[in-house]
Amino acid sequence: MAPSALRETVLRAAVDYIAVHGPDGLSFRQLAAEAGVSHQAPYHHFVDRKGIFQAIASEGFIRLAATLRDVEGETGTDRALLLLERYVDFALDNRGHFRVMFRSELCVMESDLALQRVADEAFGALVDHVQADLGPHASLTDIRVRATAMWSLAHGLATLLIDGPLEVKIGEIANRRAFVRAVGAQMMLDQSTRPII
Amino acid sequence: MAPSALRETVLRAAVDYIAVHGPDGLSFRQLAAEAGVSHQAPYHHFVDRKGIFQAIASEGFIRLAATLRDVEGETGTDRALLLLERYVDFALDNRGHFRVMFRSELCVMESDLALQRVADEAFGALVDHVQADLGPHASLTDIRVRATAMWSLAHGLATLLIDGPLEVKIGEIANRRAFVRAVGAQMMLDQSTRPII
DNA sequence: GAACTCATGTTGACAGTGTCTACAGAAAAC
DNA sequence: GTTTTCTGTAGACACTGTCAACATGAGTTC
Repeated sequence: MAPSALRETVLRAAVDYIAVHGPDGLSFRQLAAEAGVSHQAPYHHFVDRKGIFQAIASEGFIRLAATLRDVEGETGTDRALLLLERYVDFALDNRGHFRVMFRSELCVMESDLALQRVADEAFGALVDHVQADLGPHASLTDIRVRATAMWSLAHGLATLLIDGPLEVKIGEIANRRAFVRAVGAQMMLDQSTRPII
Repeated sequence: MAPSALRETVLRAAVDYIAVHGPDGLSFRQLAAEAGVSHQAPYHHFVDRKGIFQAIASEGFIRLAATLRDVEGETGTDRALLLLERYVDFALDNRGHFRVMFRSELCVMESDLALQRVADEAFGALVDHVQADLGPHASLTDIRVRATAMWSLAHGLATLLIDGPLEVKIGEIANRRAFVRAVGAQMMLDQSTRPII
């Protein structure tokens, strides 16, 4: 067997499980049983229960950073809209990861420097875009505020879409991509240039 | 003992615990022990483990609805900013509730009509404000999009503040109220009229 | 007043969980 | 060739949610 094939098997199974059922009911023993090993085998690859969540979060932040860095070539509002779109896409395409990445009880960043670094990388990608957007004369406050605003909008929208309450309240969304763009445009365009959608 | 005093005791203890440690580690048996009753006593007040989360969520939505309905007297952007501020305040002042309200694995709305109703009431308060904002000629799509945008921004900001990653990334926030308002202004004002903060 | 219902509590048992410790063998390092 | 490290197994422990059976006391019904 390839080195740490069990680690990979368990990790994939965990991500799949979380994508459907959420992280709470995840059972190490059940994962072990599904992989056909003893209930203690996975613990040689993840220190404890939290370890697997940290591994999942780490993978998630690496993917998210790559996704956001990939947004290039456009400027200003277009880029902001694209970032929003990508963030939401990432969340929906990687539910298993997304549902873990921002749950501080599950994956404690403080104790894991590597995890901090990949999370910083993802956040750095956003800040770089904002900085490029606002130009070289932007104040630190401007950057902080705009980055927070964009992150909040994207994170809130992704969370509400994944956890379900949004569609329950506003009704089924026929074209998600278009809807996300409309929400972004609602917030990020000048009043005067806002399209009627 | 007053009727259902135990219910109230356990509920308060649970909310306090969740506000600090999150919902995952919450133990019914421990709550019972702290209240000085047998491990089965609380089950006469909450059908099962999920029952207490549904009770907490219900209380939370009632408070949130009241908070949002309370926003009156101002119009347009001012009102939108006030709604954002109140939403974030609510989340931070009611962490124990907020951390449960939007976790569909914890409190399943589908099976609980009463819970659906109070959640609808809270969402309805937001929609009413949006509708008043956009005027009588607004299309359904406009209302849906704007309500989603405002909810997403507020929900994302509140979530990122509560779960902690925001301050870790952008640094400590000296004046939270002012910062939240700045984030809202960043998104909700015309470019041309945006104050330099 | 007697009988009955029902809300609220108790105790005991069960399977499932994460984690600790001890141990076995294979691979790698020296 | 010996030792160490990695990766696995097995058993035990305390803890959990839940089920079932039972106690008790207050109200309700007859």
